[in-house]
Amino acid sequence: MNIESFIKTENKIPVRKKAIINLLFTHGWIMDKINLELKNHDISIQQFNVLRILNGQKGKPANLSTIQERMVTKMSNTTRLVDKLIQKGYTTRTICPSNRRKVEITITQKGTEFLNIVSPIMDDFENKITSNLTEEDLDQLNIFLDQLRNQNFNS
Amino acid sequence: MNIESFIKTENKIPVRKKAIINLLFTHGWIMDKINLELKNHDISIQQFNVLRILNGQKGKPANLSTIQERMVTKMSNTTRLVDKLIQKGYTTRTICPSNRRKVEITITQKGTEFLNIVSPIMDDFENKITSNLTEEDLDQLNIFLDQLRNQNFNS
DNA sequence: AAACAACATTTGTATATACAAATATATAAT
DNA sequence: ATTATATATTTGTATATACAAATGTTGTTT
Repeated sequence: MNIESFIKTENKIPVRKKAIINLLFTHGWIMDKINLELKNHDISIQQFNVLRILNGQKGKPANLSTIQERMVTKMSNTTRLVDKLIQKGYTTRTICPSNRRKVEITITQKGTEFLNIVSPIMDDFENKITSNLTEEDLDQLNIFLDQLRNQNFNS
Repeated sequence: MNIESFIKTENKIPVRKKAIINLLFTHGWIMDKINLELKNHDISIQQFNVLRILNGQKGKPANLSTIQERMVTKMSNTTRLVDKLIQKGYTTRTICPSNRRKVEITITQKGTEFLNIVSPIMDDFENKITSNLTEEDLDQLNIFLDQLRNQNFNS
């Protein structure tokens, strides 16, 4: 079902407007599915993303600001995401010795084990959700999205 | 800046995973900009979307479920979105005479006037945000997104 | 017609997010 | 050295969203 079938307006939608609506709509669609998948494992997509970022550090801790840069959430909420992960025993937080303003977040053994269980599930999910498109299509989609964001946007 | 520059992981990300991350990331990027734009007019994107849907009705009222179908939000929150719009005087809500379970939402004169001011601003915004891509690119992007959602997704 | 199921919406509530202000530390300027 | 400024994170709070249960109405079964 294409995006126009949802919007159901008589007048033709300009392609630029349609693309934005389509992006936001598809995001919502994907999020619904992802949340459904992750709910079984009692974790939110944002918490999962933090764990993935920490795992990518290969043992090295990450500062809060480093985590924040790689996500689309605000600083203050990144703090609280980490709070949740600490509660679950998946990460630790210590004050950075070289700069006591900073904070070092590290994934724990338990966090790594959790990721090892959930990551394959998410991988399958991601493969399934994109199965209608070829790898070439997806390469092109990635290029489009990168281009979209690649703007000196001053307003 | 492409998506891999943000994620900054040493190991190569599979294109299917990258596409999903890119979509979610781009969504966040766009939302930040849209909210910045709409904040001046004291309205949220979701409220704005409801107004757009109602405006597309050409005077005819819309049931709550009709609005909900065309959006990515839950029923219960659609009720509250309409609450907000009523508070602002942009819509009315009356019980449907033919089926008293249903409810009829209509855009008011004030709501229409508001849309007439804000819609052109959003149009400009949407043109600007997509200006790095040609219309052909965007057609293709829309096709990809439609295909992505076009699945018998049973899990 | 009474009882029950289905439908459309609303309410309650817990969690998530956005925005502003506060805290604590480090760096720079006088 | 003291004051001011910048940096990194946290806290407070209002708004938004998700999920489950409740309400009121209609349609269906016995």
